[in-house]
This record gives sequence, structure tokens and C-alpha cells, in this order.
Amino acid sequence: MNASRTARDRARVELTREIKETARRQLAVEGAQRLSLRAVARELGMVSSALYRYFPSRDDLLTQLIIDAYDGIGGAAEQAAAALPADRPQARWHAQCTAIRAWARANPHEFALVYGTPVPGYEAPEDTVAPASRVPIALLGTLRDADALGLLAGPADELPAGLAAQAAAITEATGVSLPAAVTVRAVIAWSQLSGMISFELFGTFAGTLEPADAFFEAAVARMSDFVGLPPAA
Amino acid sequence: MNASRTARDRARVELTREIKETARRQLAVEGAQRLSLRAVARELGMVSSALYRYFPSRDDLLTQLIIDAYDGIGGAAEQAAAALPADRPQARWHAQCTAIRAWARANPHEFALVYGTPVPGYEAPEDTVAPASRVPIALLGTLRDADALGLLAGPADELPAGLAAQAAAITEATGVSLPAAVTVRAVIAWSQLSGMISFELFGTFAGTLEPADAFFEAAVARMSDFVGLPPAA
DNA sequence: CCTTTTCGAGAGCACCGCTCTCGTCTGAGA
DNA sequence: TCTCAGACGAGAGCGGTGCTCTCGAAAAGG
Repeated sequence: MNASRTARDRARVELTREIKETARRQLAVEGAQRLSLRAVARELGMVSSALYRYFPSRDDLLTQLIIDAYDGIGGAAEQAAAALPADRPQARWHAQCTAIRAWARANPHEFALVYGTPVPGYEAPEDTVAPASRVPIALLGTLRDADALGLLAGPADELPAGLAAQAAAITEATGVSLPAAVTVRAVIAWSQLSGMISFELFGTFAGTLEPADAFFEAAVARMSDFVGLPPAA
Repeated sequence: MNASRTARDRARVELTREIKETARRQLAVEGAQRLSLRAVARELGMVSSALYRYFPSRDDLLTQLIIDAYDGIGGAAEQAAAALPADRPQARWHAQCTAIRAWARANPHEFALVYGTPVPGYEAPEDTVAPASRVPIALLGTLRDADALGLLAGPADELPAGLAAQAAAITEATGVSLPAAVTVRAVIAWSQLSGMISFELFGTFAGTLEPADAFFEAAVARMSDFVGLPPAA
């Protein structure tokens, strides 16, 4: 029952890993669009058809990279939060947003893979749902911890019934319990964060907000207020 | 000096238009990634090499479609604003945001073309800058008109010098004069809008905020407050 | 009328994802 | 220990892509 019993098994695991790593390197350099199975095979000294013993299609290989990207950016957000105490929620919020942006800037093509235009024929398999949730859960978690400590100024937004129900569904799906109005504002902030990073990475700010550091700092501070966190100590 | 003197000239203009139109139709159906010169040529009953008499490359054809997309979404924002009086800035803001989202939902691939992942080797030519500015200028214009009527509660955000300078540069580039803090908040709202629409179109909300109408309404209202507009009459 | 320019067609190059076949080699059961 | 099914890599090939080059026809302009 060993994880790698025979030589063949070990070789298979090893090669699968190498293929993924080579693909990730090519993705980082060229972008998802130009990621080519043949090029990966060439770099590994094999013929392209041999790759199909390990990944049934290019989309499948891409799915693996998407999962890795979600885990990467989600892990960055989680680590940033864990490095700070729960009673400093504003600092946590700031650290998370900064870590997410830093990860995106360090891995722009991976960011584009998960938050940019989806690949045309591609449909997200079930396996991507959990990794994809890590970032929003991390953000919501910071707010929940702040709320538990009485550090969250809950906004008094009136929500229509439908939206309140959707917020409750999010609470259920994420397991992070928050007032509906806070959940909605948190999702707004999350999409703001993603939009801002997209603008920065995809060149929408070209010629105006470059570098975007000061703008990003300001936006994070505003969003921190927006979701009801207390000002920085 | 007539615009179309000879038969050849007329045919050229006509064919150029037809190629663009066919390409736009394919883009709408298949997405930019799958837009194929050969397929366009096939649909027009010509051979692929003949297209190169009209567009030097696929990227050039794509650039034309990008400009059209910018004009389409920018025009939608402008028309929505023009349909309402300047003394109802909140209604204008709401109408603009709604029009932008509606356009994006009606033309998802075009939206992805301009606000999604950029094409790898692609570099935005100068001709795209002006059309690309129409949306932010329309949004800023609503705030400027409100400000001129004394209807804007200017936020008292403290901005670092560098960011204030960038905001001033935006004012200069767009020709829309606003306090720096408002400009910054407007750009935050703009990126929020784009991020939210991306989430909706690209499937990030799948299974939670679908349909996103109520959420969108709430977000637009929050952003309206955020940029300093008075509540709806 | 004759020359220059423009145009469409066709062949071709290098690439792509993917499929199929065919020897080879491995490893598990008899 | 031997055998045979299954896993494997190589290779050829299919249909597709963007793009280049050449060639003959047609139009425009002198």
C-alpha cells in the first residue's frame, strides 16, 4: 500500500510532476494562451503523443495549473492573515490584500488564469471549487474574527430579500458566519480587489496610475473602512 | 477627392467592412481566442491569404474589434448619462453602471476583449487610448457635473503626495476636473465595477450570486455613496 | 494602348491538439 | 520462474492555425 510501490509507479508520479512543472514554467513565461503541449514535450525530450499517457488533454493539464494557482493565491492570503493577531483586523485585512496583490504581480499569468478571461471551451471541474474559495474565505474570515471580537462596525444596509438569501447561501457555502450586509460588502471589496489588480496587470492603468502602489494602499484603506473595520491603530 | 472614387476603392472599403463584420460575428459567438482568419475568409468565400490585403495580421484585425468594443461600451455609458439631467447625479451614476453591465452581458466576448486577459503578444496601439478612456471619462463626468452643482459630498481622504500627483495627471489626461480624493474614489469605483462584471461574466459567482442583479444594484448604490453622491431622490 | 498597381488564388511552411498504431518493456499472477 | 496483459514511448498522420510567396488576371492611370 506504499504510495509508490513499483519503479513504474514512481516514474509515473515523477514524470507527471515534471510535466506539470515544465508547463507551469512555460505558463509563467508565455501565458496560458501560448502554453503548448508540444513545447512541454520537447523540453522534456519526449514526443507530444507521450504526454497523453499522463494528461488526457491540454485542458486537463491547464486545470491542474488552475488549481495550483488558486492554491497559491489562496495560501498567500491565508498566510498573511495568520501572521497577525485576530484583534488587529485592519492590519490583517491590509496584509491579506497586499499579499494577494504581491502574488498576482509575481505570477501575472497564473492570476489571469483564475481571474481573467476563461478559456473558451473550458468548464471548471468540481475540483477547482474548493481551491477557488480560499481567497474569499480568507477575507471573510478576517471579518468574522473581527466581528467575534466586537471590532466590526456592521453596516446598516437594507438588503432585498433575494440578496439576503444569497448572502445566507454564501455563509453556508463558505462556513463563515457574518451579517448579510457585511457579507455583501465583503464580496464587493473582493471584486474590487480583483478588478484593481486586473487593471494594474492588464495595462488599463498604463500611463496614469503607474506605479499603482499608492493607489492600491488608498483603495485597501477605503475598502477596509467600507467593510466596517476600525481604522488602523 | 471623393471618399470612394474608383470601383476598386469602393470595393476595398466595402470588403474591409465585411471582413470586420464577419470577424465581429465570429468573435461574439466563439470568443477572441477562437477567432480565426481562415474561418472569416471561408465565410466570405475567399482564401485566407487574400485577407492579408486588408489586414496585415490577425492582431490588427483584433485591434479594430477592440476599438469597436471600447466605443460600444463607452457609448453605452455616455448615452445613459445623457438621458438624465445633471442635477440627478445619483440616477445618472446608476444608469451608467447599469448600461455598462447590460452592454457587457450582451457582448461578453467584447467585454473580455477590453477588460479581460490581454492577448499575449499584443500591445495596445495608440488608437485604442481615446476609445478606452470613454468609460472612465463618462463616470468622472457625472461626478464633475454633480460637483459643479454642489451635489457632491467630497470625501476628506488624505492622499500621499505621489497619489495626489497621479490624480492630477488623470484630471489632465481626461479633462475632467475633480478634487484628487474624488478622482481616486472614482477610479476605485470604476475598477470595482469592472471586477464585479468580470466575476459575473467569467463565472466566479457561479453557484452563489446568480443571478447577480440584486447584488449589482446593491454594489452600485454603495459605490454611489462611496464616491460622494447624494442618496436617490 | 501600355505600364503599373492591386487583387485573389494557390501552394507551402511551421506550428498546434489530438488519434492511432506498433514495437518494447515491466510487473503481476500462474 | 515464466508468461502474458497492460503500460509506455515513438512515429506517422489528420485537420486545423497564422502567415509568406508566387503567379496570373484585372483594373487604373499615364
